[in-house]
Amino acid sequence: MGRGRAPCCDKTKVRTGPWSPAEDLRLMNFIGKHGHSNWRALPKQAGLLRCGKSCRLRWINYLRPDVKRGNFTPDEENTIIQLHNSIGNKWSKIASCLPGRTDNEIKNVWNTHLKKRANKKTDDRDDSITAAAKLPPLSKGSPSSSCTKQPEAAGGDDEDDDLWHMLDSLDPLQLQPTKDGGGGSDQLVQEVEIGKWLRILENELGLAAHQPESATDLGIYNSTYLPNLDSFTL
DNA sequence: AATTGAGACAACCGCCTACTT
DNA sequence: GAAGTAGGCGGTTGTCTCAAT
Repeated sequence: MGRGRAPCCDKTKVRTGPWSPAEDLRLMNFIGKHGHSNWRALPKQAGLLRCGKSCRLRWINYLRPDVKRGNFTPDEENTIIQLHNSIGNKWSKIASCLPGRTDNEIKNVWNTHLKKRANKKTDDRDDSITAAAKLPPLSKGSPSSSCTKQPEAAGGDDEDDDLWHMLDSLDPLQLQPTKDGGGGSDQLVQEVEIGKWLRILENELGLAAHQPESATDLGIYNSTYLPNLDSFTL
């Protein structure tokens, strides 16, 4: 097919670059309340100066409650390598076999270090054994069929614009989880960082007192992701 | 302490496909 | 069936961090 490509949005009227905490929270709140049936209309309805595609990407790759952060386990890495050997750069297919991982994240991990590792293995491997031959056969059905869709997050109240502006002024780089970092407890560290970040947002929005409701509704305070939140002070 | 290069990752771009009109 | 629209996907880029020098 391939029609003439229509611009997805007016680039002069949308924000680009890193997302601020306020934008994140606004997007989460909106999707929690209304879902995301129409990405193109979503930014306007949510009061975001973002392209619909950008919102979708942000939600899928970062804000979705079921997104797993932190380092890939050896098992996950092996799965990626095996699947890549079998189906190539089908990142969304590979992601569908790794619950909580996004295609973008897998693509990044592959391009940064798994590719090198895979190449090295291939070099070392006996010629008579191909990578594909070692793989269990993939089912013909869509890999995504084995994946569970997370329920949409819900809840949250509209906030005063002043608060959003105030949050917009926060430096996202200071609030984002530490990158990479190294060390065996990276995942825990990142979870903790996310928890701190959310606590900042709550405090700024005056939601802290209502955390039980907002936490449940947003689905992002799942203890899996935010352990021992109460032990942190800001 | 300052510089620099590589690694890591979030975000953007552009194409393709599916769905709707 | 053709044209238009929206979502999804993969490739690429920009920028930040950190280790090495």
